[in-house]
Amino acid sequence: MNDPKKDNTEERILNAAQNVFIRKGMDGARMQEIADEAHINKALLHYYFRTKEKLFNAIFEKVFSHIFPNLMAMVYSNLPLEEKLGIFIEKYIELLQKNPFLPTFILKEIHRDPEFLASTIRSSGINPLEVFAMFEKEMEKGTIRKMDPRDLLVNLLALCIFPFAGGPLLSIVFFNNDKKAYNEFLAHRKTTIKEFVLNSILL
Amino acid sequence: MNDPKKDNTEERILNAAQNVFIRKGMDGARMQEIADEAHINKALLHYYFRTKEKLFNAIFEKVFSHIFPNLMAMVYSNLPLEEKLGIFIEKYIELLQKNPFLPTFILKEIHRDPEFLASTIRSSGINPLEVFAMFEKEMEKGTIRKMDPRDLLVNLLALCIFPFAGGPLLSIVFFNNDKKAYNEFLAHRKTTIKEFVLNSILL
DNA sequence: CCTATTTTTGACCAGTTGGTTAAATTAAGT
DNA sequence: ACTTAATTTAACCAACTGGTCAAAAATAGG
Repeated sequence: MNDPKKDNTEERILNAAQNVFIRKGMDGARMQEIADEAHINKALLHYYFRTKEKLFNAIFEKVFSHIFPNLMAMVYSNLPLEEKLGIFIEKYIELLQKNPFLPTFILKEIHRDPEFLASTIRSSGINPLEVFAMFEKEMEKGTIRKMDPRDLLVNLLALCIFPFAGGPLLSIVFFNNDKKAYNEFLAHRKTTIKEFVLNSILL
Repeated sequence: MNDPKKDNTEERILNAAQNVFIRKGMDGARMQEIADEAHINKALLHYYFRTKEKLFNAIFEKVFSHIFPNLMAMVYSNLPLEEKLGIFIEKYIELLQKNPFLPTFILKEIHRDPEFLASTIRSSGINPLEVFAMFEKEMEKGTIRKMDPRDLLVNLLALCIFPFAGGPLLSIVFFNNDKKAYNEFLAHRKTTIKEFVLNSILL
């Protein structure tokens, strides 16, 4: 029933495909390159995932599940908002520092197939309405000032994600392409984003 | 989609190339498609711009010059910071609403050729140091609280740009793919971003 | 009008790419 | 051991892609 060899090969393929697709994008990726990186024959790739598009979609769904991590954990925890936000930002920056190409990959492929994107979102289990409800509750409690909760969520995500998506550019402009210095800057944003947001919304 | 005013071939090519490259990216774009959209023979494309890469680079430099507009105008104006920021945000959002694919295009291709990117930046005339100096002056005057000016600039850009880069995604998640509603949300951010930032930094 | 230069074209090419196929190898069940 | 099904491979292919070339139109200059 459970074939360990099959699992192993399939896993190797998925891993190789993820690496190549994230580096090159759908259009730039080559099936041969993925096969090479998985140390298998190219025909075997088509045996497991019939077409490039099917393989790409599998990878996209897998990768996509990581782009809004801990969002729901943030909602359901019992901590005060201040700490909720702090933990979310910290964890998110850490995740992105481990996967710096994640934002660019998603943004790059977001336009390709809107229908598939919509269905991926639907089955991803993210529910922004609960996040909004949580924010609105805090506004009524008077913890934070009143504003459109969608703005607040977008701002939060923007502040975390954008510096990674624009990494190569900002790294050159701000740090003369000194990647290490830029990485430290990003790490330090765990603190500064939190301050920036809380200073803006806390009453 | 196409302005009817191009009498000269080179302009028609540049326009067609810009449309196709922005839609499809470097890897996804096809020289034949660009030729078709410019209503010329494919060989003529190679007559004007010898290779795809040269053509792409020409387009990239052209498009790139629009991504940090009015940044210097903001620095050199004599208005109080509050109004400077307000005008910058307003103009920037307006620009991006007219060119919603600009952020994605830049972010998409930012990783391709770091050396070329660096030289493009160098010759683009943007000088963040002057922006930083301006912010630091305000901090010393006591207008705004003290913080890393790089954080402030990144935050400003993130809040403006990210909602466009992530447009298709956010439009689905927040507005059930109602583009019109999402566009109104973006327009309204001209106000909310300003509030969000000023609430955070003003003393 | 003639000539020289520039612009435009259709046909073509070599290399690449996603995908197929039939045969070989391995694993599984009896 | 034998049969059957799953896995893997090498060789191939048709379509596509960036790029070339020689020749034909335009255009300019005298």
